Amino acid sequence: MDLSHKINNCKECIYKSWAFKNLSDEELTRINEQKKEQLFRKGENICFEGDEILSFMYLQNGLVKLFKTESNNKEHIISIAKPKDFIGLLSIFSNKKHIYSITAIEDSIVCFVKLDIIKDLIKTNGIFALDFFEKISTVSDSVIKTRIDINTRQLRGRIAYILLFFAKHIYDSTTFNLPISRKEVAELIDMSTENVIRVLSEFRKDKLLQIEGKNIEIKDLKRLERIYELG
Amino acid sequence: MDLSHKINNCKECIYKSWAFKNLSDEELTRINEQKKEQLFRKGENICFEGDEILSFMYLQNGLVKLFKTESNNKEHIISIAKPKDFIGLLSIFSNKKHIYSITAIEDSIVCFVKLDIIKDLIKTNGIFALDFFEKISTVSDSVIKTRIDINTRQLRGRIAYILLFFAKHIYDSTTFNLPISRKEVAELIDMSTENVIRVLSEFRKDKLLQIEGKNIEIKDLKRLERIYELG
DNA sequence: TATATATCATGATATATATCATATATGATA
DNA sequence: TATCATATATGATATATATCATGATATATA
Repeated sequence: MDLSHKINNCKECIYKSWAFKNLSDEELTRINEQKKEQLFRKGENICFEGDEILSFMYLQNGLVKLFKTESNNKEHIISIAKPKDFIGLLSIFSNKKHIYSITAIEDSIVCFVKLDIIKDLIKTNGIFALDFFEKISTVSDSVIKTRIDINTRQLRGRIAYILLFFAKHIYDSTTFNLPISRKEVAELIDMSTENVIRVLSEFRKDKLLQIEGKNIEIKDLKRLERIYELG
Repeated sequence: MDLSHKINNCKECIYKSWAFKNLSDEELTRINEQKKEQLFRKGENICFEGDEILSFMYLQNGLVKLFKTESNNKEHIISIAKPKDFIGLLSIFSNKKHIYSITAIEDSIVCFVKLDIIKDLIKTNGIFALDFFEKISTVSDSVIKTRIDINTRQLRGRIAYILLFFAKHIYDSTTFNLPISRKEVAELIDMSTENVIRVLSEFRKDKLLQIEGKNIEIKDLKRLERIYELG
């Protein structure tokens, strides 16, 4: 999907009705004047761990991964963010530097709004401030919940989790193209690449899935959900 | 330690200089008039998963655990909170109900401030709002970081983590009384109770620790730190 | 105090998972 | 197209971890 035509004005932006609601026309204009929208192709890096945090980053379109590079040079994926997710988590309020890197896993449009402006709006528009915090709290809370969900399950439960995550949360369909490699799935749900592949094969043999490379079709949603729930 | 005499006025409260700074005398009085301070004895429950969220909860003194009860009735500890931590995480902004329970693991004083008041202050005092969010963001971010820290390590690294956590973060001393049972340590760092005990014994045999029941003394901090860093 | 109950401790065993080895397929690049 | 790198796949093996069993302490409760 080519997204290059999608760059637009804040006032028309679908997100006006979401994180940036409760703003006056004048305030939206202020954001619009200095905001920067940027297209990142699949695989391109949006920010690096250690970079100074200058902007509030908003994912308009596409899909990105947030990850840390461990001391042994292995990557650990913290979460996958979808449109409507702001992709700075909370570190933007509590840190000077990004505590993880962000990479596009599908062509993505990211909207950058200078942090100063956001902070100023929080100070001057209380209704916006409160609503804004409700929104970003939801994202952080869900990251915590997800980490617990994953780590209290074993391999089959974790794979079930990730399949249901993409089907329900990201693509709203039981058929989808897995946007990440098996290796990245492994980095996301804390297991070895071989075992990701193995369990997927198992699920295929069990007629839970149909797999052709990255294309996955969930054939038995109910049973997959049960595997997830049992852990 | 008996804390019953410690109940006090917001204006004198040590936390005036922390989360509640940037408030006028008039605003502090408003909080003080309706705030409720309550002493919870070790083992007493402060709130239950599913309870309606009515108050912002602030840990003045003591130590508490935040935990979820899984479907198999096992408890999973999300984090240990110490004084200065607000103990509602972010769910207080994004949920109507508590998504976990909180129990005192040491005698604790919790200060309850009606959520309405906090929300009103966020709306009307921008400087407070921004500072407040920086504080609570730090807590949520650190929960996320901790979960990753724990789950990317194996047993010895996890035990090293939790020992260093109590020594550095909670008690600021290499000698301390472990405030939770081995079973609770297991629930906190995702391992079996037997293995918690086993690894602690190993560390004792290796002269890393001296253990007498709950009393633990770290004898070789450097080596423990190395075990933590290696994972 | 006596009795029950939870916690701590350790060995033996079973299970889950990672690692190693090797093969095939897929996609990128010259 | 040929060559190389990377991703997928699967079996064999090693390792990490949980579970089971049993006993000893400690702690709570009648």
